[in-house]
Amino acid sequence: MNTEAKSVKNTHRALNVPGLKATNQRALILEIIRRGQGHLDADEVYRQAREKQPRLSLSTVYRTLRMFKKRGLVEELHFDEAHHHYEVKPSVEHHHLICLGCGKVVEFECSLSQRMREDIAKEKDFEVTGVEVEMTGYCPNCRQGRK
Amino acid sequence: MNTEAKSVKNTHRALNVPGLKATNQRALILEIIRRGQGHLDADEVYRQAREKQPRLSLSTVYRTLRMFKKRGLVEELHFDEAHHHYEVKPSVEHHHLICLGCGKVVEFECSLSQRMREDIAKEKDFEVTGVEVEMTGYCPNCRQGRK
DNA sequence: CTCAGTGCAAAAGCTTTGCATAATA
DNA sequence: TATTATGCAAAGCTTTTGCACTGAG
Repeated sequence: MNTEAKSVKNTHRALNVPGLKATNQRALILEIIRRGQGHLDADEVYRQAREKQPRLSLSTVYRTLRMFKKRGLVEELHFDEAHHHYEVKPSVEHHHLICLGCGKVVEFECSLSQRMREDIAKEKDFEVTGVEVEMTGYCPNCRQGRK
Repeated sequence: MNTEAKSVKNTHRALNVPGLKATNQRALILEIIRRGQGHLDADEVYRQAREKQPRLSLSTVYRTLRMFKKRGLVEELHFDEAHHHYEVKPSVEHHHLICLGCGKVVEFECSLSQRMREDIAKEKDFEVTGVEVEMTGYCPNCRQGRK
């Protein structure tokens, strides 16, 4: 069995939860989001998925993404656009730096965000459940082009 | 002249830029975003604006918001939703804490974000032009209700 | 066998656009 | 008067939903 098939099988197993059916569609979609290094939106997931399962429908993609999000399998990101992007839930909290020139998304970790979180929770008396930091700017390449 | 009329007149003046027409619609829309303590989306701006100018159209709201954004008069925020929210460009950089219970938006400032920005710019060799921190959680009221 | 999941098509938001009319500079 | 902006209606995109059918457990 090749690596890819193995990976899909593992994914299948990950979805094997009581009260939830592990379908090929779901395994494939989760697999694609996992591999999708960049951050995919629903339509990109759909296009990639159709290469393997040509009959898969866009509504299944949307329904599945919503379900994954609700179950905490994936995270929904809000960039400067009209639609959402998805990534598998990261084990280590990380944030995003987006190049305004080429759209590249770079991830980064930052210990300061934990301190920020504690500070604000105390200051505003909130129970803070999530922190998302998004920076925009220009990558070395695009900075070059702009000069 | 009452306070409100004065404010609208000042707003009018702010829009008086070469190559741009200072219309009543624009002055009103900017005024509403200014007053809108919470963070308004296009439809809320529209509804409030119609109270003063019943013939104003939703497309004017959208066109105006886009123009304001391009000119740097307002900032577009991306919460956990399918549409955008707007606020007048803040003089001091601040961030947002959103209650998942009632949707309330609380602003906060945080000196740590500056350090974070410098750290990441150096680490990733980016020219960073913007930082947005968004936290989600539960306010004192809603935390109560959940127990 | 049963019920959750799927595909398809249709609908529902939010946002943009074309065009004739109105208003500003 | 010469543009630029507006209103209206229509179209565009992303996302959701209804329903009959399929397939996993």
